[in-house]
Amino acid sequence: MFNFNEMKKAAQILDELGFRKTEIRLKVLDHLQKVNKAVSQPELEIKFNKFADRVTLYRILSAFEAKGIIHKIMDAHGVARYALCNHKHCMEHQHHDEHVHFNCTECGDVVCLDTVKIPALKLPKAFSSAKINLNIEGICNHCQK
Amino acid sequence: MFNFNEMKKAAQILDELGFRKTEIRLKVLDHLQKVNKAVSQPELEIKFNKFADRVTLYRILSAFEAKGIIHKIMDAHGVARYALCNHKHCMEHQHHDEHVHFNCTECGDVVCLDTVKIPALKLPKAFSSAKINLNIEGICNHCQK
DNA sequence: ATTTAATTGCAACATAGTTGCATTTAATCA
DNA sequence: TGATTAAATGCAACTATGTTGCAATTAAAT
Ligand SMILES: [Mn+2]
Ligand SMILES: [Mn+2]
Ligand SMILES: [Zn+2]
Ligand SMILES: [Zn+2]
Repeated sequence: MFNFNEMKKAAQILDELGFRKTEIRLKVLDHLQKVNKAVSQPELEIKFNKFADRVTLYRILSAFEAKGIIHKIMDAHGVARYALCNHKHCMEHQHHDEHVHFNCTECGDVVCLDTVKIPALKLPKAFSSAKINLNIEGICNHCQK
Repeated sequence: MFNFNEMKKAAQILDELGFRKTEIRLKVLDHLQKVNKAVSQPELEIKFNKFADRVTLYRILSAFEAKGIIHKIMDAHGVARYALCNHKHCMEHQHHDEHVHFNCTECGDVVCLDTVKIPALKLPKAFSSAKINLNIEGICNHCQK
């Protein structure tokens, strides 16, 4: 169901991308792989309570995004979240993230619904589309009934 | 093309909704009718330069939203924007806003593309959808070429 | 072991948004 | 018209997210 570069270990990925294998980076990447959700800096800050500075977390996420291993989305509350790219079309500075982002109003989780592609939309003449983000709010599978 | 309660005057609308006809509220509502775009508090603050306090603008927008004459959306940058509801299905605490929101990367404008309906999406079993927001970033009709 | 560029931590700042409370005022009424 | 009052506003203070500059630390190469 979930694969990311054949689920490589965090250390190997950092290596291949030319990142240093620092403890925080390893933890963040490992966490992203394990939870398989779109996580925010504030969430990471709580998760790794005071193990890393806020700014460091922001910079790690930006660095990962720039290398194309994660993608950034604005969630339904306007907070930036990052999730692993689990398809091979994501490359440095060139993401393909045209899937639905589901925001659970119960647990607060945000997940990429990679299987729910966004249908092509016919925009009015003279509008050109470059990027798209579809947030759905509702109850997720874990919180249902 | 654009109609809002048959394009009633701002004063009449405030009257009907039980709002006082204060100068700021008249200006904000009038502005929303004229520009027909999704506007943010920071934009209004600049537009009505120091004529109204920031907090007042936020409160006016919330009040209008609660009455169902405008709807709130988070734009592509995570900033709250409000636009007139131009269909009669919007009622107090019950909005129907299932259309595309277009964010122009040139001029920064955000507009409701009411004609571009969002197709029904088949979510995975056990996910239930309550609210949806689709932001498209690109070049708008005015900024094209 | 030394070197060095990458990474981190801290302080300071910016912007968006919220809350409490005292003051003002639009609308109602005497 | 003037008094009354609830609605609306303004101000201060606060929270949250996000950014930038710079000095200190450190992973990794030599
Ligand atoms: Mn995604
Ligand atoms: Mn809209
Ligand atoms: Zn949930
Ligand atoms: Zn434009």
